Amino acid sequence: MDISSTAMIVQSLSRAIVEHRLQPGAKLAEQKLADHFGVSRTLVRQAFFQLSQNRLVRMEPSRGAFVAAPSVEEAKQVFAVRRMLEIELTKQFTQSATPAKIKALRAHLAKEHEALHDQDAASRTELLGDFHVRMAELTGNDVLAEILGDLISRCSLIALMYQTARDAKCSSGEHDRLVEAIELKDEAEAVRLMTEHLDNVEKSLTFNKRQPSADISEALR
Amino acid sequence: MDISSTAMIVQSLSRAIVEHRLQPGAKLAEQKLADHFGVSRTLVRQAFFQLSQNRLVRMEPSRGAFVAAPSVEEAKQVFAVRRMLEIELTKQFTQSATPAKIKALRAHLAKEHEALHDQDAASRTELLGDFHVRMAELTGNDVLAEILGDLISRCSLIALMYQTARDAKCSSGEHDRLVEAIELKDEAEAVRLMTEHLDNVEKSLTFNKRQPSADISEALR
DNA sequence: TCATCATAATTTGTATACAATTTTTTAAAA
DNA sequence: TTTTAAAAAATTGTATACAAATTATGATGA
Repeated sequence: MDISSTAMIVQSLSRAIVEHRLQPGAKLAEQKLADHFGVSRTLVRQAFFQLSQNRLVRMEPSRGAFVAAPSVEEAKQVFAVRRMLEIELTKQFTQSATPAKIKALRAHLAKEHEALHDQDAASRTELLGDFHVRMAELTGNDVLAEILGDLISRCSLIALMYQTARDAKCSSGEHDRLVEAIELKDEAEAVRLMTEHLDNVEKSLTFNKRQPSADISEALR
Repeated sequence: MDISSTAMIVQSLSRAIVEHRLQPGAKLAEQKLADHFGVSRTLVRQAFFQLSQNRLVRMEPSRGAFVAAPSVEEAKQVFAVRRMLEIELTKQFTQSATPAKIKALRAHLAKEHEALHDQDAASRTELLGDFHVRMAELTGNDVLAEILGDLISRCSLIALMYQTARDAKCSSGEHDRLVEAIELKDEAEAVRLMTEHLDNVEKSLTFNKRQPSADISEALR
């Protein structure tokens, strides 16, 4: 039940990276982080090794760990894989959609709508990503959900800014329409909407605005 | 250029797990492995954290690390994701196939054929998996190639035995026919062959024969 | 001022030490 | 003989120590 120290550090760093409180390319000094978490470097190091595996952190020999800074090329590849998975996911979900599953999805949409009024960009972005993971979970494929979750984290890292409130509203509206098409069992339309949605998300990530904090302690609060 | 100690341990354990020299569920004692590799437990531990991320190793709090033992359900999900990715990959590869790419794929097939005569089941299995990764690399999507590589490792782990020489021959023949369809730009046929191939691979993994070694030192040679 | 190099300070990589937990062993009781 | 309990041994989780590498500092000369 209680989460291990290393897992806690992984989670904390993950969120900070995905939510852009830590800038892509930022140095992750071991001692500084160890002090912040009140543990020894050992645990921070273990977290780095885990995070380097899902590409949120890059480790350079003898030089330490850095927040990953994916190239535009890598970003495009991540989105290409998302398309492969999510178009098929949309088909399968539409085909196997039950009232209960659609209800679960609508419950998530309700949370999204609520978050739109908040000013907390981080939780907005998180919920928008979770919609896709939730779809995968509802089809019963946890492996898919997990892989999709990783890819979506990478997408967020790729974005050099928080989504604006307007983008988020847009995205959420697209989720709404997608669920409607699914409910009508209109597979072709559902696929079309998902494809369009992913295109829009990819586009919205190409320009950047907000400047992340340079100070690690502040970033991790 | 020189691979770090931890990375070396990760690679060595990975191969031992994927090639079934270490049994699914086997205990991975830190000190024993540290002695084997001639390093301290610190490095072995770091390797565990990395390997737990791509699901080749499972860590239980206070009880240590074990070779993962995926359930049948998980196995099915892994294969479902492979299908999503590889059917689309087959389409894209067929559409964008150039003589150079086909030549590269054929070069790989030649290696497969050669390996069929060897008695080394491990390198046979590895080459058969690499064919799929190679296809992804040749489309230029390294992210896809990497994810596919992980999934294929998990598939190998799922298999409770080495593929028999006969299975391998079968699989390699299916690769041959797939490349022929690609060369003819027959997308529908290529997709059909890939789907069938993945079905066969999944089926071939359901029954088990060989008994892995119980001794870690021996397994790692 | 700028570049270069030697030296000092920091930081990383690895091993070791030690407390906490789990597993094994041993012995007693049913 | 089987079960249970206590003690011993082994193993994990974390911190610390120390060598090796990198980065920062500062002096020297152009």
